[in-house]
Amino acid sequence: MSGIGHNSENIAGDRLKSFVERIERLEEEKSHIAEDIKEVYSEAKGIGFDAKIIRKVVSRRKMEAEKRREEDELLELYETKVNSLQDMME
Amino acid sequence: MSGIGHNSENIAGDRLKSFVERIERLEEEKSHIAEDIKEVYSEAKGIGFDAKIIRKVVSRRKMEAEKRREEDELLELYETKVNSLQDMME
Amino acid sequence: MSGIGHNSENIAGDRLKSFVERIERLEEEKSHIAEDIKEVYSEAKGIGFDAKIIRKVVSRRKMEAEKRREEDELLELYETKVNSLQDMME
Amino acid sequence: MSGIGHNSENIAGDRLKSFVERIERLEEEKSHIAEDIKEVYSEAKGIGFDAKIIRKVVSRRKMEAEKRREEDELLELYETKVNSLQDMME
DNA sequence: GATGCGCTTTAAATGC
DNA sequence: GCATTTAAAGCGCATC
Repeated sequence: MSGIGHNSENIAGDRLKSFVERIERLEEEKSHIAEDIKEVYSEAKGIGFDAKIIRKVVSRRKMEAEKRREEDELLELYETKVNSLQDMME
Repeated sequence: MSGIGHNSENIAGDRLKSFVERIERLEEEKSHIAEDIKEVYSEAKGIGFDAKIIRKVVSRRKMEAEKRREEDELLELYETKVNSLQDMME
Repeated sequence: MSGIGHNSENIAGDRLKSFVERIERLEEEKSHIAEDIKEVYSEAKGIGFDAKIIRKVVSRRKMEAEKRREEDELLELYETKVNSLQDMME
Repeated sequence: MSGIGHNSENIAGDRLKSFVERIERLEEEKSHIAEDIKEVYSEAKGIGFDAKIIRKVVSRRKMEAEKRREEDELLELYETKVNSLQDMME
Protein backbone atom coordinates (compact mmCIF):
# COMPACT_ATOMS: atom_id res chain seq x y z
CA MET A 1 0.00 0.00 0.00
CA SER A 2 2.93 2.32 0.66
CA GLY A 3 6.56 2.39 -0.30
CA ILE A 4 9.41 4.41 -1.63
CA GLY A 5 8.15 6.78 -4.28
CA HIS A 6 4.55 6.45 -3.27
CA ASN A 7 4.13 10.03 -2.17
CA SER A 8 5.80 11.57 -5.12
CA GLU A 9 3.87 9.35 -7.50
CA ASN A 10 0.62 10.63 -6.14
CA ILE A 11 1.37 14.31 -6.09
CA ALA A 12 -0.25 14.71 -9.47
CA GLY A 13 -3.22 12.66 -8.28
CA ASP A 14 -3.56 14.80 -5.17
CA ARG A 15 -3.51 18.02 -7.13
CA LEU A 16 -6.00 16.61 -9.58
CA LYS A 17 -8.26 15.65 -6.71
CA SER A 18 -7.92 19.10 -5.25
CA PHE A 19 -8.98 20.72 -8.52
CA VAL A 20 -11.87 18.32 -8.91
CA GLU A 21 -13.13 19.07 -5.43
CA ARG A 22 -12.88 22.82 -5.89
CA ILE A 23 -14.88 22.51 -9.11
CA GLU A 24 -17.46 20.31 -7.44
CA ARG A 25 -17.94 22.81 -4.66
CA LEU A 26 -18.45 25.63 -7.15
CA GLU A 27 -20.80 23.52 -9.26
CA GLU A 28 -22.83 22.88 -6.17
CA GLU A 29 -23.11 26.58 -5.42
CA LYS A 30 -24.15 27.16 -8.99
CA SER A 31 -26.86 24.53 -8.79
CA HIS A 32 -28.07 26.06 -5.59
CA ILE A 33 -28.45 29.47 -7.17
CA ALA A 34 -30.22 27.92 -10.14
CA GLU A 35 -32.71 26.48 -7.68
CA ASP A 36 -33.12 29.86 -6.05
CA ILE A 37 -34.00 31.34 -9.40
CA LYS A 38 -36.59 28.67 -9.96
CA GLU A 39 -38.07 29.46 -6.58
CA VAL A 40 -38.41 33.11 -7.48
CA TYR A 41 -40.31 32.14 -10.61
CA SER A 42 -42.50 29.85 -8.52
CA GLU A 43 -43.17 32.58 -5.99
CA ALA A 44 -44.11 35.00 -8.75
CA LYS A 45 -46.38 32.39 -10.26
CA GLY A 46 -47.92 31.83 -6.85
CA ILE A 47 -49.17 35.40 -6.67
CA GLY A 48 -50.56 35.36 -10.17
CA PHE A 49 -47.73 36.33 -12.46
CA ASP A 50 -47.11 34.44 -15.65
CA ALA A 51 -43.58 33.05 -15.50
CA LYS A 52 -43.40 33.27 -19.25
CA ILE A 53 -43.80 37.03 -19.20
CA ILE A 54 -41.20 37.48 -16.48
CA ARG A 55 -38.85 35.31 -18.47
CA LYS A 56 -39.40 37.50 -21.52
CA VAL A 57 -38.82 40.69 -19.58
CA VAL A 58 -35.61 39.31 -18.13
CA SER A 59 -34.30 38.15 -21.48
CA ARG A 60 -35.34 41.42 -23.14
CA ARG A 61 -33.36 43.44 -20.61
CA LYS A 62 -30.43 41.13 -21.02
CA MET A 63 -30.49 41.57 -24.78
CA GLU A 64 -30.61 45.32 -24.44
CA ALA A 65 -27.58 45.27 -22.16
CA GLU A 66 -25.73 43.03 -24.59
CA LYS A 67 -26.63 45.20 -27.51
CA ARG A 68 -25.28 48.25 -25.75
CA ARG A 69 -22.06 46.43 -24.95
CA GLU A 70 -21.86 45.18 -28.52
CA GLU A 71 -22.24 48.70 -29.88
CA ASP A 72 -19.51 49.98 -27.61
CA GLU A 73 -17.19 47.30 -28.87
CA LEU A 74 -18.01 48.07 -32.46
CA LEU A 75 -17.36 51.77 -31.85
CA GLU A 76 -14.08 50.95 -30.20
CA LEU A 77 -13.16 48.74 -33.12
CA TYR A 78 -13.87 51.57 -35.56
CA GLU A 79 -11.81 53.98 -33.50
CA THR A 80 -8.91 51.58 -33.53
CA LYS A 81 -9.12 51.49 -37.31
CA VAL A 82 -9.21 55.27 -37.54
CA ASN A 83 -6.18 55.57 -35.32
CA SER A 84 -4.35 53.07 -37.47
CA LEU A 85 -5.12 55.17 -40.53
CA GLN A 86 -3.87 58.31 -38.78
CA ASP A 87 -0.67 56.55 -37.83
CA MET A 88 -0.17 55.59 -41.45
CA MET A 89 -0.52 59.18 -42.59
CA GLU A 90 2.01 60.60 -40.19
CA MET B 1 -50.71 61.64 -15.79
CA SER B 2 -51.45 60.67 -12.22
CA GLY B 3 -54.63 60.36 -10.26
CA ILE B 4 -56.78 58.09 -8.21
CA GLY B 5 -55.84 54.55 -8.92
CA HIS B 6 -52.42 55.35 -10.25
CA ASN B 7 -50.56 53.79 -7.36
CA SER B 8 -52.69 50.73 -7.24
CA GLU B 9 -52.38 50.34 -10.97
CA ASN B 10 -48.65 50.14 -10.62
CA ILE B 11 -48.49 47.74 -7.75
CA ALA B 12 -48.38 44.87 -10.21
CA GLY B 13 -45.65 46.64 -12.14
CA ASP B 14 -43.63 47.22 -9.01
CA ARG B 15 -43.86 43.62 -7.95
CA LEU B 16 -42.94 42.49 -11.44
CA LYS B 17 -39.92 44.76 -11.34
CA SER B 18 -38.98 43.38 -7.97
CA PHE B 19 -39.10 39.81 -9.23
CA VAL B 20 -37.13 40.71 -12.33
CA GLU B 21 -34.43 42.37 -10.27
CA ARG B 22 -34.14 39.46 -7.88
CA ILE B 23 -33.74 37.10 -10.79
CA GLU B 24 -31.16 39.32 -12.40
CA ARG B 25 -29.14 39.46 -9.22
CA LEU B 26 -29.19 35.69 -8.93
CA GLU B 27 -28.29 35.25 -12.58
CA GLU B 28 -25.34 37.53 -12.02
CA GLU B 29 -24.14 35.45 -9.09
CA LYS B 30 -24.51 32.36 -11.19
CA SER B 31 -22.44 33.85 -13.99
CA HIS B 32 -19.81 34.84 -11.51
CA ILE B 33 -19.50 31.30 -10.19
CA ALA B 34 -19.34 29.98 -13.74
CA GLU B 35 -16.37 32.26 -14.28
CA ASP B 36 -14.75 30.98 -11.11
CA ILE B 37 -15.08 27.45 -12.42
CA LYS B 38 -13.44 28.46 -15.65
CA GLU B 39 -10.59 29.97 -13.69
CA VAL B 40 -10.03 26.72 -11.84
CA TYR B 41 -9.80 24.89 -15.16
CA SER B 42 -7.35 27.51 -16.41
CA GLU B 43 -5.25 27.19 -13.31
CA ALA B 44 -5.17 23.41 -13.68
CA LYS B 45 -4.24 23.77 -17.31
CA GLY B 46 -1.52 26.19 -16.31
CA ILE B 47 0.28 23.50 -14.32
CA GLY B 48 -0.02 20.93 -17.04
CA PHE B 49 -3.39 19.26 -16.54
CA ASP B 50 -5.64 18.61 -19.48
CA ALA B 51 -8.96 20.33 -18.82
CA LYS B 52 -10.71 17.66 -20.81
CA ILE B 53 -9.58 14.96 -18.41
CA ILE B 54 -10.64 16.93 -15.35
CA ARG B 55 -13.98 17.45 -16.99
CA LYS B 56 -14.30 13.69 -17.45
CA VAL B 57 -13.41 13.00 -13.83
CA VAL B 58 -15.93 15.53 -12.58
CA SER B 59 -18.75 14.21 -14.72
CA ARG B 60 -17.86 10.61 -13.86
CA ARG B 61 -18.05 11.33 -10.14
CA LYS B 62 -21.32 13.13 -10.66
CA MET B 63 -22.77 10.13 -12.44
CA GLU B 64 -21.56 7.82 -9.70
CA ALA B 65 -23.14 10.02 -7.05
CA GLU B 66 -26.43 10.00 -8.93
CA LYS B 67 -26.29 6.27 -9.37
CA ARG B 68 -25.73 5.80 -5.66
CA ARG B 69 -28.61 8.12 -4.89
CA GLU B 70 -30.88 6.18 -7.21
CA GLU B 71 -29.88 2.92 -5.61
CA ASP B 72 -30.64 4.38 -2.20
CA GLU B 73 -34.06 5.40 -3.41
CA LEU B 74 -34.65 1.92 -4.73
CA LEU B 75 -33.60 0.44 -1.41
CA GLU B 76 -35.87 2.83 0.41
CA LEU B 77 -38.70 1.75 -1.85
CA TYR B 78 -38.09 -1.88 -0.99
CA GLU B 79 -38.07 -1.09 2.69
CA THR B 80 -41.38 0.72 2.37
CA LYS B 81 -42.85 -2.33 0.67
CA VAL B 82 -41.57 -4.63 3.40
CA ASN B 83 -43.01 -2.41 6.08
CA SER B 84 -46.35 -2.40 4.29
CA LEU B 85 -46.36 -6.18 4.26
CA GLN B 86 -45.51 -6.28 7.92
CA ASP B 87 -48.33 -3.87 8.66
CA MET B 88 -50.71 -6.09 6.74
CA MET B 89 -49.70 -9.09 8.77
CA GLU B 90 -50.22 -7.50 12.12
CA MET C 1 -27.26 -15.93 -43.83
CA SER C 2 -30.84 -15.66 -45.02
CA GLY C 3 -34.06 -17.34 -44.12
CA ILE C 4 -37.68 -16.92 -43.35
CA GLY C 5 -38.22 -13.71 -41.51
CA HIS C 6 -34.96 -12.19 -42.54
CA ASN C 7 -36.44 -9.41 -44.59
CA SER C 8 -39.04 -8.43 -42.06
CA GLU C 9 -36.46 -8.49 -39.30
CA ASN C 10 -34.41 -5.90 -41.10
CA ILE C 11 -37.14 -3.50 -42.01
CA ALA C 12 -36.40 -1.44 -38.93
CA GLY C 13 -32.72 -1.52 -39.76
CA ASP C 14 -33.37 -0.42 -43.31
CA ARG C 15 -35.50 2.49 -42.21
CA LEU C 16 -32.93 3.50 -39.64
CA LYS C 17 -30.26 3.40 -42.30
CA SER C 18 -32.43 5.52 -44.55
CA PHE C 19 -32.88 8.17 -41.85
CA VAL C 20 -29.18 8.15 -41.05
CA GLU C 21 -28.27 8.64 -44.69
CA ARG C 22 -30.72 11.49 -45.14
CA ILE C 23 -29.27 13.19 -42.10
CA GLU C 24 -25.73 12.67 -43.31
CA ARG C 25 -26.56 14.21 -46.68
CA LEU C 26 -28.06 17.25 -44.99
CA GLU C 27 -25.13 17.56 -42.61
CA GLU C 28 -22.84 17.53 -45.59
CA GLU C 29 -24.77 20.34 -47.25
CA LYS C 30 -24.61 22.28 -44.02
CA SER C 31 -20.86 21.87 -43.78
CA HIS C 32 -20.52 22.98 -47.35
CA ILE C 33 -22.42 26.19 -46.69
CA ALA C 34 -20.33 26.80 -43.58
CA GLU C 35 -17.28 26.62 -45.80
CA ASP C 36 -18.85 29.06 -48.24
CA ILE C 37 -19.35 31.52 -45.40
CA LYS C 38 -15.72 31.19 -44.45
CA GLU C 39 -14.73 31.89 -48.01
CA VAL C 40 -16.74 35.09 -48.03
CA TYR C 41 -14.91 36.25 -44.91
CA SER C 42 -11.61 35.35 -46.55
CA GLU C 43 -12.51 37.24 -49.69
CA ALA C 44 -13.47 40.30 -47.67
CA LYS C 45 -10.25 40.04 -45.73
CA GLY C 46 -8.39 39.74 -49.00
CA ILE C 47 -9.50 43.19 -50.12
CA GLY C 48 -8.70 44.81 -46.82
CA PHE C 49 -11.78 44.39 -44.64
CA ASP C 50 -11.44 43.34 -41.05
CA ALA C 51 -13.37 40.10 -40.60
CA LYS C 52 -14.01 41.05 -37.00
CA ILE C 53 -15.95 44.13 -38.00
CA ILE C 54 -18.02 42.24 -40.55
CA ARG C 55 -18.76 39.65 -37.91
CA LYS C 56 -19.91 42.36 -35.54
CA VAL C 57 -22.13 43.96 -38.14
CA VAL C 58 -23.71 40.64 -38.99
CA SER C 59 -24.37 39.75 -35.37
CA ARG C 60 -25.66 43.24 -34.64
CA ARG C 61 -28.21 42.99 -37.44
CA LYS C 62 -29.19 39.54 -36.25
CA MET C 63 -29.71 40.79 -32.72
CA GLU C 64 -31.86 43.64 -33.95
CA ALA C 65 -34.03 41.23 -35.89
CA GLU C 66 -34.35 38.98 -32.86
CA LYS C 67 -35.19 41.86 -30.61
CA ARG C 68 -37.96 42.93 -32.93
CA ARG C 69 -39.34 39.40 -33.00
CA GLU C 70 -39.02 39.16 -29.24
CA GLU C 71 -40.96 42.37 -28.78
CA ASP C 72 -43.71 41.10 -31.03
CA GLU C 73 -43.99 37.97 -28.95
CA LEU C 74 -44.12 39.97 -25.75
CA LEU C 75 -46.86 42.17 -27.18
CA GLU C 76 -48.78 39.12 -28.27
CA LEU C 77 -48.40 37.63 -24.82
CA TYR C 78 -49.77 40.79 -23.24
CA GLU C 79 -52.69 40.79 -25.63
CA THR C 80 -53.50 37.23 -24.75
CA LYS C 81 -53.59 38.22 -21.10
CA VAL C 82 -55.86 41.18 -21.78
CA ASN C 83 -58.22 38.96 -23.74
CA SER C 84 -58.29 36.49 -20.88
CA LEU C 85 -59.24 39.29 -18.51
CA GLN C 86 -62.00 40.43 -20.84
CA ASP C 87 -63.34 36.90 -21.04
CA MET C 88 -63.44 36.76 -17.28
CA MET C 89 -65.49 39.93 -17.10
CA GLU C 90 -68.15 38.87 -19.55
CA MET D 1 -26.08 65.78 -49.60
CA SER D 2 -24.00 64.65 -52.52
CA GLY D 3 -20.87 65.98 -54.08
CA ILE D 4 -17.42 65.15 -55.22
CA GLY D 5 -16.11 62.24 -53.27
CA HIS D 6 -19.44 61.09 -52.02
CA ASN D 7 -19.62 58.04 -54.20
CA SER D 8 -16.06 57.03 -53.61
CA GLU D 9 -16.50 57.51 -49.90
CA ASN D 10 -19.26 54.97 -49.91
CA ILE D 11 -17.64 52.36 -52.05
CA ALA D 12 -16.22 50.70 -48.96
CA GLY D 13 -19.62 50.85 -47.31
CA ASP D 14 -21.28 49.32 -50.34
CA ARG D 15 -18.83 46.49 -50.51
CA LEU D 16 -19.18 45.89 -46.80
CA LYS D 17 -22.93 45.77 -47.20
CA SER D 18 -22.55 43.35 -50.06
CA PHE D 19 -20.40 41.01 -47.99
CA VAL D 20 -22.79 41.24 -45.06
CA GLU D 21 -25.74 40.37 -47.26
CA ARG D 22 -23.99 37.43 -48.87
CA ILE D 23 -23.15 36.09 -45.43
CA GLU D 24 -26.67 36.59 -44.22
CA ARG D 25 -28.05 34.71 -47.19
CA LEU D 26 -25.72 31.80 -46.56
CA GLU D 27 -26.51 31.80 -42.85
CA GLU D 28 -30.16 31.63 -43.72
CA GLU D 29 -29.60 28.61 -45.97
CA LYS D 30 -27.62 26.98 -43.21
CA SER D 31 -30.42 27.54 -40.71
CA HIS D 32 -32.87 26.12 -43.18
CA ILE D 33 -30.90 22.92 -43.54
CA ALA D 34 -30.57 22.68 -39.77
CA GLU D 35 -34.35 22.77 -39.60
CA ASP D 36 -34.57 20.06 -42.25
CA ILE D 37 -32.34 17.87 -40.12
CA LYS D 38 -34.59 18.43 -37.14
CA GLU D 39 -37.56 17.42 -39.23
CA VAL D 40 -35.91 14.16 -40.20
CA TYR D 41 -35.36 13.41 -36.52
CA SER D 42 -38.99 14.26 -35.82
CA GLU D 43 -40.17 12.00 -38.61
CA ALA D 44 -38.04 9.14 -37.31
CA LYS D 45 -39.39 9.73 -33.84
CA GLY D 46 -42.90 9.70 -35.25
CA ILE D 47 -42.53 6.11 -36.39
CA GLY D 48 -41.03 4.96 -33.15
CA PHE D 49 -37.31 5.55 -33.41
CA ASP D 50 -35.43 7.09 -30.56
CA ALA D 51 -33.74 10.24 -31.81
CA LYS D 52 -30.96 9.68 -29.33
CA ILE D 53 -30.04 6.38 -30.95
CA ILE D 54 -30.02 7.84 -34.44
CA ARG D 55 -27.83 10.62 -33.16
CA LYS D 56 -25.40 8.05 -31.80
CA VAL D 57 -25.33 6.14 -35.07
CA VAL D 58 -24.68 9.30 -37.04
CA SER D 59 -21.87 10.48 -34.79
CA ARG D 60 -20.34 7.01 -34.68
CA ARG D 61 -20.22 6.82 -38.45
CA LYS D 62 -18.74 10.28 -38.58
CA MET D 63 -16.00 9.32 -36.18
CA GLU D 64 -15.27 6.17 -38.15
CA ALA D 65 -15.02 8.18 -41.35
CA GLU D 66 -12.63 10.61 -39.71
CA LYS D 67 -10.56 7.79 -38.32
CA ARG D 68 -10.32 6.23 -41.76
CA ARG D 69 -9.32 9.55 -43.26
CA GLU D 70 -6.62 10.03 -40.65
CA GLU D 71 -5.30 6.55 -41.32
CA ASP D 72 -5.20 7.31 -45.02
CA GLU D 73 -3.22 10.45 -44.29
CA LEU D 74 -0.83 8.47 -42.16
CA LEU D 75 -0.43 5.92 -44.92
CA GLU D 76 0.17 8.68 -47.41
CA LEU D 77 2.79 10.12 -45.11
CA TYR D 78 4.57 6.78 -44.97
CA GLU D 79 4.50 6.50 -48.72
CA THR D 80 6.00 9.93 -49.05
CA LYS D 81 8.79 8.89 -46.73
CA VAL D 82 9.41 5.74 -48.72
CA ASN D 83 9.52 7.68 -51.95
CA SER D 84 11.98 10.12 -50.44
CA LEU D 85 14.22 7.26 -49.44
CA GLN D 86 14.01 5.80 -52.90
CA ASP D 87 14.91 9.15 -54.40
CA MET D 88 17.90 9.36 -52.11
CA MET D 89 19.12 5.99 -53.24
CA GLU D 90 18.99 6.73 -56.92
C1' DG E 1 -46.74 11.66 -22.75
C1' DA E 2 -45.14 14.33 -26.45
C1' DT E 3 -43.46 18.61 -28.18
C1' DG E 4 -41.20 22.78 -28.19
C1' DC E 5 -38.01 26.11 -25.85
C1' DG E 6 -34.24 27.68 -23.19
C1' DC E 7 -30.01 26.74 -21.06
C1' DT E 8 -25.80 24.48 -20.50
C1' DT E 9 -22.09 22.55 -22.09
C1' DT E 10 -18.94 21.13 -25.58
C1' DA E 11 -16.49 21.73 -29.93
C1' DA E 12 -14.30 24.77 -33.19
C1' DA E 13 -12.42 28.92 -35.20
C1' DT E 14 -9.70 32.93 -34.99
C1' DG E 15 -6.26 36.10 -33.52
C1' DC E 16 -2.30 37.12 -30.56
C1' DG F 1 0.54 27.17 -29.75
C1' DC F 2 -2.43 29.12 -26.62
C1' DA F 3 -6.22 31.67 -25.20
C1' DT F 4 -10.26 33.99 -26.31
C1' DT F 5 -14.37 34.14 -28.54
C1' DT F 6 -18.15 32.05 -31.30
C1' DA F 7 -21.10 28.34 -33.05
C1' DA F 8 -23.40 23.86 -32.38
C1' DA F 9 -25.03 20.03 -29.97
C1' DG F 10 -27.33 17.94 -26.18
C1' DC F 11 -30.09 18.08 -22.21
C1' DG F 12 -33.83 19.16 -19.22
C1' DC F 13 -37.82 21.61 -18.09
C1' DA F 14 -42.30 23.46 -18.68
C1' DT F 15 -46.16 23.33 -21.19
C1' DC F 16 -50.26 21.41 -23.59
